[in-house]
Amino acid sequence: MAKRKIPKDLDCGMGMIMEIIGGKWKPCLIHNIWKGHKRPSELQRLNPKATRRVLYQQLQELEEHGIIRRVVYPVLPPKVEYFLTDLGLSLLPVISVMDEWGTQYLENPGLHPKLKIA
Amino acid sequence: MAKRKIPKDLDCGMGMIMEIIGGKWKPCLIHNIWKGHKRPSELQRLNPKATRRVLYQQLQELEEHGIIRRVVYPVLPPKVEYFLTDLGLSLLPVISVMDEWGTQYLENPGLHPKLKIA
DNA sequence: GGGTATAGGGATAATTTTAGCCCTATGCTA
DNA sequence: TAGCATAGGGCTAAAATTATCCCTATACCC
Repeated sequence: MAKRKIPKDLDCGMGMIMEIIGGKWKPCLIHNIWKGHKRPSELQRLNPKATRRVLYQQLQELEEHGIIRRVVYPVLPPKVEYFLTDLGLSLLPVISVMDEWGTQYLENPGLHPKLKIA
Repeated sequence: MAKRKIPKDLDCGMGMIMEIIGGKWKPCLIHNIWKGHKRPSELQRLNPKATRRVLYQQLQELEEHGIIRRVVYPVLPPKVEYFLTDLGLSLLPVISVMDEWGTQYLENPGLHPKLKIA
């Protein structure tokens, strides 16, 4: 898996956080896990447009970045749960503010008529 | 120029805002413009690792998304200034929170030893 | 046995994003 | 005249990110 790295050319804090939450599904995943959806299958059901594969990759990267912790239960069929770490919890205010902005924007498309909806 | 679109598959607000500020240099550009650096040449000097070309592209996209406004003065040599629109101004709290998180993180790398610095 | 569900890996393709190079045009200064 | 600064566009290549397809393994149910 291509290891994400901190881009040296972005020295502001923005580069740092983008590095961590910049993946297409990552903010949603953090949000989902925060809301109590811990298991991969749940997360998959919540994000049906994403492939299993992609979600697992993004979860792996979040884990490598210390945002979530993966707990494997030695049972069959396998059971895995993800939890936010302290670092991950510290991201919540950021995630919330971002999500609020975006939601408000979506509810008020008139704010910006030029934006194309795919 | 490849038109960015709102990805339909991300229905949460996160997808929306990511669409807008997700470009590599965009958050920094918004930050810079906010701080009063309005001219393209200034922005270029502030982000020496970015090509002129890329900065212009990202500025264009920010303009298309209604975040900044481009003002051309009919003088020679040409003079252009960028300003945050109301929509752009509404992004500032978001940008600030993100930047603060990232900065704190950078100042405290011990928080997460596993992260590779490129 | 054939189907479900669980969680995930490998390899590769497609897409998106970013970067690099060279082009335009004008006026100023040396 | 040559060089610098201003602000950009066109085209193409490279790099990064996402998606697709098929593979593993186990236990349960019918």
